[in-house]
Amino acid sequence: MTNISSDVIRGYNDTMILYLLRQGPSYGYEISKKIKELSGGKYIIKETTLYSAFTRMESKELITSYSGESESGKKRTYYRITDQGETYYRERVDEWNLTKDVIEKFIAV
Amino acid sequence: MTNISSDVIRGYNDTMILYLLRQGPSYGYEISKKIKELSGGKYIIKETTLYSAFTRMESKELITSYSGESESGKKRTYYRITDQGETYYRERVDEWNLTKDVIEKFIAV
DNA sequence: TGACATACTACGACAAACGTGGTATTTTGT
DNA sequence: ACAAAATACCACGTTTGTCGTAGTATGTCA
Repeated sequence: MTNISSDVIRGYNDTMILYLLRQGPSYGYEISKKIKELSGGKYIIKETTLYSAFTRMESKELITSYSGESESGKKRTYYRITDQGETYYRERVDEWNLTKDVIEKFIAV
Repeated sequence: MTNISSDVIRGYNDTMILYLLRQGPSYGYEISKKIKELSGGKYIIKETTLYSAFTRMESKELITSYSGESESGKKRTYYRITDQGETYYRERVDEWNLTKDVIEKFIAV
């Protein structure tokens, strides 16, 4: 089976994470599980990719972080989307629609 | 207007070039014009990106090159797709269909 | 004559994603 | 009771595609 290479989905990791954070604050491990589930197991984000995306997006103020705890008391870092992140997400959605149309012109029938 | 960023189309430059080479041998300048035309001006590949893609694909044996001349006698390097390039192109098409489905799950309605 | 199109190349920089390896706690299976 | 797996995260250095800048050289047209 053909797999999804990182070069192809590159540029959409941030969008996928923001999509999930729009549903409420979350943390690394949960996000990675959700990406796997929602993609039907077709895409599994690498941990390093995920955490470096968090750092990058926080420095761009697309998300903010705060410390929390799981039910059992384990520490977690939660992330929440900002207004700027919302705006950025919508721009990526618009861009996706453009990009999709362009790429499809180069996909043979 | 939202523009297409390179990070988003990244990973599809090779596919676009191969799509055009499937229609017959071509060269840098022509390929870049055709990408611009086919995309309706929405995507303009940078020269350096294009020529480095040629080098990369030739080393991977997805394409081969030969010297030719324009009507006016100017030298040109033509590129032709190989059988391996054909196979690679079809794999990218399959991958695109998968990727498209995955990304759309993260695009809010 | 000088701008513009054609046709390409060299060189270094950058940023996203990756590979590897590590820490530490909690839950589950036998 | 003990091991294995799952949870939760981080540091560090590398790779790769794309890009910015700059340069060479010829042809065309006003």
